[in-house]
Amino acid sequence: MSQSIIGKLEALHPLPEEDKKLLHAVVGRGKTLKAGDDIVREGDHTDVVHVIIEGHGFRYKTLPDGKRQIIGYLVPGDFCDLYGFLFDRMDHGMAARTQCRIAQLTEEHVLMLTSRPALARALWWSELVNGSILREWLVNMGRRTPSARVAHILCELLVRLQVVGQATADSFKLELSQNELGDTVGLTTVSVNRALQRLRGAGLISQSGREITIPDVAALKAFADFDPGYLHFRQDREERP
Amino acid sequence: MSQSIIGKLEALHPLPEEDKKLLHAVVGRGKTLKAGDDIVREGDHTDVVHVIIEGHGFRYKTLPDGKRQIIGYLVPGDFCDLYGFLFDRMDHGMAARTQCRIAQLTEEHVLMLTSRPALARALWWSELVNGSILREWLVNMGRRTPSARVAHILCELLVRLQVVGQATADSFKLELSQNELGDTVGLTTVSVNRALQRLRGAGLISQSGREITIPDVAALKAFADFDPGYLHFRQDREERP
DNA sequence: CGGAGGTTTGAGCAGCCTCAATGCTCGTGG
DNA sequence: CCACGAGCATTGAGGCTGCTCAAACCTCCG
Repeated sequence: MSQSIIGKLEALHPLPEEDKKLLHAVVGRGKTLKAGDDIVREGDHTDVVHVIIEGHGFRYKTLPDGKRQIIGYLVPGDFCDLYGFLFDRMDHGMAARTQCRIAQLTEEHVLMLTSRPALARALWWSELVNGSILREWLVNMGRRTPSARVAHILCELLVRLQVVGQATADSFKLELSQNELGDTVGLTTVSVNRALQRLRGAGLISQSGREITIPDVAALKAFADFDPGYLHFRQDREERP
Repeated sequence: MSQSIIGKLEALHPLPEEDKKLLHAVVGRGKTLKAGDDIVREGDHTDVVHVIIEGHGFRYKTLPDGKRQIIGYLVPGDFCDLYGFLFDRMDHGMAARTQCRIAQLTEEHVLMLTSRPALARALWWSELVNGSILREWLVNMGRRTPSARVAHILCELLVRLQVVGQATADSFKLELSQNELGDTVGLTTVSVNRALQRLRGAGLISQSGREITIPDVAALKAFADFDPGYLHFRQDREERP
């Protein structure tokens, strides 16, 4: 299913067939990491670019007192540290939260990809979108209620997973513990649990294990104040007049 | 004082003299905005790149209920929306918080600049640093106490303003109201006020109007858990063994 | 069967937010 | 020179709610 690495980029920018082939060839099969493994540790130097082929991960920072903040999710197609080799040390860590297949590209590989205009554009775009997501998360943590924060993340996951073919129109598998969800939105596990209960109580979501179903997507989006514009997907752009 | 637009970039990457000249020539004198003016509004389309020559601004998003979240500060030397013309609409607004001089570069101008390797590198670097700051802010809001949050922002401002020659070793002028500080770190004005009082009470800062003095910079940094690594300044890189 | 990791629940407290009023500072106009 | 107003800083009271601490339960999986 390494098809999904294309999905993420094509959602942002169309790619010629030969670019897709090049991408597959350069990325290859990748190496396998198991859930919980670090992809890159905080403070490490790295001179390769990691690409998620399969599986899910996240970026995080830890504080001296052991608290952790998750600062981004990694999905198939993500170039985790594009141009990150410019920095001599990583200012945050990245970890696999499910089993992952990950490619490690050298600078030459990256140059090969970015010499293709459409690919370069898609990668640029994806970097810009990463920044945009970060800004939206800031809004989420700073200015929304706990329930709305959790609802907002669920909306984002629904949309982002749809793009890589891992969600239906109204459901997806949440690959995160409530603890990790809390580390994402700045709440404790207990508060996340109660926020989810409120969402269930309001009929905005239903859960069976980690399978999340959203009976009325528009209602959840409204509740969460979720506007997918910040994800800058092509489909949104083309729907507009 | 348009010297400071160089300061910001040179703090990240050294520039040849001719690149600096080119930068000055392209940027020019810019146009003047008064405090409170919008540089770009949320949802606008823009096909120019705004560069802050002089003055301070911020990026923000507003919520349906009128709440506001500040998602970044703009200082002299910032290319506010580099490559932002790739997007068809801004997902956030930018406003001047003091009087500003602002240049508007066309795509050709930008191409002229990025065809110089050192400049391209410096601009890339500065984009990466913007992302890094965003991640640190996320940690700040999600996982630090109100006092530490405010202290952290003060540390960041001290360091960032030093780079553009607008702060001494231990003091700077805070160009933000307590309301704006609150919109930055996810607190109310009242809580910011009380956080500042605690910092003053602990002897970590002293204030005279909006002039902030930090008697013991190391102590404030320790209290705030501030590690300037995320700003990726050259000076930090070169100090390391 | 046992254990680990994750979810759920309860009680109690600290602290952030809301609401509201009072000062303070500085620039403007009389 | 002073009165005035706008914008910002500061203070107080009170309620809500997110956090802490702790325990129980549930679900896989070896």
